[in-house]
Amino acid sequence: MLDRKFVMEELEAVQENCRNRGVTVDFDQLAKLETRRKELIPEIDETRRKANEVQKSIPKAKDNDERQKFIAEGRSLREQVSALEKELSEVEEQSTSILRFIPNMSHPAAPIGEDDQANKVVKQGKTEVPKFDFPVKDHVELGEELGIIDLEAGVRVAGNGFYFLKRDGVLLELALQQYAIQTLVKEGFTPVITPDLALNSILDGVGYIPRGESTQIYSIENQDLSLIATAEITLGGSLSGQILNEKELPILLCGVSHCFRTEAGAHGRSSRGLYRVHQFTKIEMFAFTHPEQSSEMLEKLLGIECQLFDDLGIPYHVVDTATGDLGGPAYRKYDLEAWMPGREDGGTYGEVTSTSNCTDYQARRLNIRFKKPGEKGTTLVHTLNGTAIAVSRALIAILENYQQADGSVVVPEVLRPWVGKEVIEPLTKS
RNA sequence: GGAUGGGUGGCCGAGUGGUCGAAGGCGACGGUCUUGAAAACCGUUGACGUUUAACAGCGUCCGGGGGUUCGAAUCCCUCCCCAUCCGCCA
Repeated sequence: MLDRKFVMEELEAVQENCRNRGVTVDFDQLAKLETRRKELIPEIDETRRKANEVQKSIPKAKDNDERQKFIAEGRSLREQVSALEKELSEVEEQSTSILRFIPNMSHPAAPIGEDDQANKVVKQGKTEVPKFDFPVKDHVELGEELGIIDLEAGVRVAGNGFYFLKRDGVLLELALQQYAIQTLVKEGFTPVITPDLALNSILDGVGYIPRGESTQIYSIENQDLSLIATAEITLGGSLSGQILNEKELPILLCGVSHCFRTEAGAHGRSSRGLYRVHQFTKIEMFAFTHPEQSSEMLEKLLGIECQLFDDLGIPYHVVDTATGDLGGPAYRKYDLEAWMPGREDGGTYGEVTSTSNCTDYQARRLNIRFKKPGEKGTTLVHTLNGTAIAVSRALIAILENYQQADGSVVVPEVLRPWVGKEVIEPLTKS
């Protein structure tokens, strides 16, 4: 959420930003509500002040008559206060519900455009796109032949969009987790295993909408909880309501969690196999920073993502995400798109990671601030998040890029310590 | 899930329904003293909103929400959380 005051003061810039982001907001209504809100607050304060004054005079009343008079006056003032407060809370609720739809402002350099078509490629990874002199298989075929991905069992047990990993698939997943965490710990991140569920108020603060028509979120019946779609939710929420010391910043966390997504309305679109699944494991980076550090931190997070995929030997490019594709909280976002040779016809780039600077947009709703020692007041922190490894998609990229003519798949060198072999061979039917 | 006891400022800890934003202590910060430090002494020490050019006011906040009352940290209801014991369980 943006700051109320900021929205009213910079109305034009906010409106333009909404246009760029493809979001329609009823600014007239918002302005009306905010005006009324600004009238009500001093009115309530003043009425309450009078009531307090009258109250204080009651014990000092000269006689019972005067006392009764004061009591009546006090009662009437309190009634006025509660009526005004009721109006204020209604006005505030309406105003907030509009405000919540206003997306974050956008970085001046972010490409302006409606959707991902406008995303700008800004960088290539170190690894070349592989040339195959044999018919390329996609990860679904490879995973089946290697006996490491069982989509059919997933369907039997939990329906479409679920899967089993088996044998070296399990080792690969664990290796990817180890690889990511080991790397991040060296970069100064504190590793964290978070809950896979979170309170709806936390989802809300981070910018996810827990319930409703087209929600991405699975919610738990009769409980105020949802399955998380990313550890961004739990990591961001972990410091909600806290006032940090400036000296503690930046705080770097890397979370391991499962991610659950309904993927409502996303069927059919390049979603074969593991690409769009309801559950996967993800290692997520999260940073709480000083406002002055956040731009630099975004580059750092991007740098780590690049290093992870360079060292995995996976070809990718980086895109600077266009305004219309930024979502609500992001001020700027970079996606890494890995080359997936088996995807669509002849291969295509598919998103494997994403890193965003959310500036103070999440911090405002989560109420995460910091304080400079010796100075009055508090300032909202900036929050950033970035995928280190989303296991399911990384798996696609590895299987498809590292496949060989005989149907085997070479294990990326950096993962070998945990997988324990150099090549994963197809199951031999005996 | 059952029983009991609790939730007060950065921490510990008082608090009779009315001048309590809240005693006292600790910590932190500033000062006096000292060559320097410690000790001692003095002072300052929450957040948010709002008014003001500023000084300074005003309002709200004692786990959350609701109620009683002219007035609630204090009484009532409810929810949450924590501790201990019991039950259950990986």
